Formats: sequence, C-alpha cells, structure tokens
Amino acid sequence: MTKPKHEPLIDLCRQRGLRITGQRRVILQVLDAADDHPNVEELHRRVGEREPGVNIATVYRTMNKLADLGLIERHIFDDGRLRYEPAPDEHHDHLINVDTGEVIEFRSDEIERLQEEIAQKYGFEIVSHKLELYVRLRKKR
Amino acid sequence: MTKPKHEPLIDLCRQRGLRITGQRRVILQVLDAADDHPNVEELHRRVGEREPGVNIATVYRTMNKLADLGLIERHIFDDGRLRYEPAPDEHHDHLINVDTGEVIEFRSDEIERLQEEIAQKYGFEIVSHKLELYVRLRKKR
DNA sequence: CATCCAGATGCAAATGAGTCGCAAGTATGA
DNA sequence: TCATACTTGCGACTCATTTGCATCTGGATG
Ligand SMILES: [Mn+2]
Ligand SMILES: [Mn+2]
Ligand SMILES: [Zn+2]
Ligand SMILES: [Zn+2]
Repeated sequence: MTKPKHEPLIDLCRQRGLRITGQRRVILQVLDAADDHPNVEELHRRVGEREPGVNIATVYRTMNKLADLGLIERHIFDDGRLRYEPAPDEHHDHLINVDTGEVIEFRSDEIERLQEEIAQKYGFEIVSHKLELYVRLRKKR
Repeated sequence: MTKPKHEPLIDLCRQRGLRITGQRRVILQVLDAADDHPNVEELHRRVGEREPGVNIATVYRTMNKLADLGLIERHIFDDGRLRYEPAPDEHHDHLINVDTGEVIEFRSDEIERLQEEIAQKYGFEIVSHKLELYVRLRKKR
C-alpha cells in the first residue's frame, strides 16, 4: 500500500521473459490489486475467487520466481509465514498491530541514516535490513 | 554477548519454581556459557558434549518454558529458525554478517527514540520491535 | 498457421522445524 | 519415606513449503 502501483507486474514479467500463463495472469492481478501483505494461502484464496483450479503449489512457485527477480518483496512477520507485496518504488518499514494484524507502512529517513551510520561504524555495508514495530492502540493517558 | 552474565540462569529458575533436573542444569550451563545466538539444534549439540542422551524435545520444551518466563529471548533471523540468548540486562538489536553468520549486538538510543516517536504518531504504543541489519564487510573505497 | 520444446502446472509425496501424547521417571515439599 | 505434580524420552504428528514427475502449453520459429 502507499504504493502508486506504478506498472502492472505483468509487464515487468514480460520484460523478464517469464511466460504469461493463465494462472500467472491471475496471480499477478491479485498481487497488483493487493494493498496489504498476504501470505500464500490468502493469495491462493484470492486467486481462486477469480479463477478456480489454480494449484497452491503454483502460487508458491510463482512467488519464488517473482521474488528471485525482485518483482515482489518477501516478508516474514511474527506469525512465521511468508508474505508478499509488489516491490515498492521507495523502501519502507512496517508497523504491525498485534491485536488486529493490520500492517501499516512507514518510512523514516532519520532511522535509515542511523542504520547506515551504525553499520559503517563496525566496518560493514548494509545488504538489507528489517525493522518491524509490533504495536497496540495507545490506551488512555 | 556484551552481557556481564549477571546471574546464572539456574538461580533465576529456582526463584521461579522450576524444577532443576540434570538435563536442565546442563541446558542452563550451555545457555550461560553461550556468547552467541544458537538455535535449538546447536544448543542440543552443545548439551550433548557435556552430557549425552538429553533429548532434543527436552531442549525445545525448556527453551519454551524459559522464554515464557522471560529468562531468555527468542529471535528469528533470516534463516527462519528459533534462536535464543539469555535475557540481556539492556535491550539491544542485531547486526548479522550475511557472509559469516556472525551476529553483532548494538544499541542506538537514537533509533529507539525515533521508533517510539513513529508509533506515537500513529496513535500506537510499541509492544516489541525487531531491528536487524544484514551486512557484509565494506570493500575498498 | 502448424510444429516444437523449454518452461509451467497439477498432484501427491517429501521435507523439516517444531509440537504433542503418553508412559515412565524424578525433584521436591510434607 | 511418600506422594504427586512436574519432567523426560520417544515416536507420532503438524503444517508450511518444496519437490519429483508426468503432462500440458506459451510463444518462438519457419
Ligand atoms: Mn510493505
Ligand atoms: Mn542478542
Ligand atoms: Zn528501513
Ligand atoms: Zn531496538
């Protein structure tokens, strides 16, 4: 979400030479339409609404392929399952409401900068990072 | 690591009324001696060096119990397996060398503060958070 | 268009970390 | 010393994800 949904994934797939099968077409539509971070089971469910009969193994395989090509991002939040979202134009991190499961995206240039600073201090360069805030509604006060 | 290893876990366990069995004694020793973030398989291996015959299910159960009591912390880095460390006196985050697997601990009050700020901005309070920097040695330049 | 085949799919079986049921063993308080 | 609630070993189980394999097909080619 917070994603202007630049280009449909299907075009990116074509560019990368992926065969566009009926199953993939639907899966890509579902991904493009998603404004959340669904896991494979949920993706498969959404695919099934548009086109029954697509096997969940196909969804798994497609997600792996898309992730390898960098067209989608893979996340694992605290439930331990693989979740996906179309690769965003601009990096963001996640804030997860532990009560509802809702995921909110945010970006802090300040934090990004401090991370770089820390890595540098130890003589490293950052390959990737993960920042997740597990939160609940602030009560009273 | 970076842990003054304040009090052996065994005392904390006694305080909490956990029965001190031979297996637990060894497991706790291994945890106290660890200066890294071993997974259960590795813990079981280390336990086996001191006292063969302890079942890995016992290690799993003990880790769950200790984590429930807050005596140890559970982490899941990018390999997806459960890793443990004695609960540190002071919160820290992790920097993981993707080439070697080495884990370095760091703490940034600055980042901690910014996280709070962000959560607050959205009307939430932080329950927990995860910050992991996956890094590699900075080459040349 | 008809052909061809590398790549894609469905299905079932395999994998692998972690959990659980149960019978047998034991730490600990009385 | 006893009683019993807690632990353990062990194998079976779970469940998300992966994989082997036979079959199918997108899309390049002529
Ligand atoms: Mn996101
Ligand atoms: Mn640590
Ligand atoms: Zn970030
Ligand atoms: Zn932190």
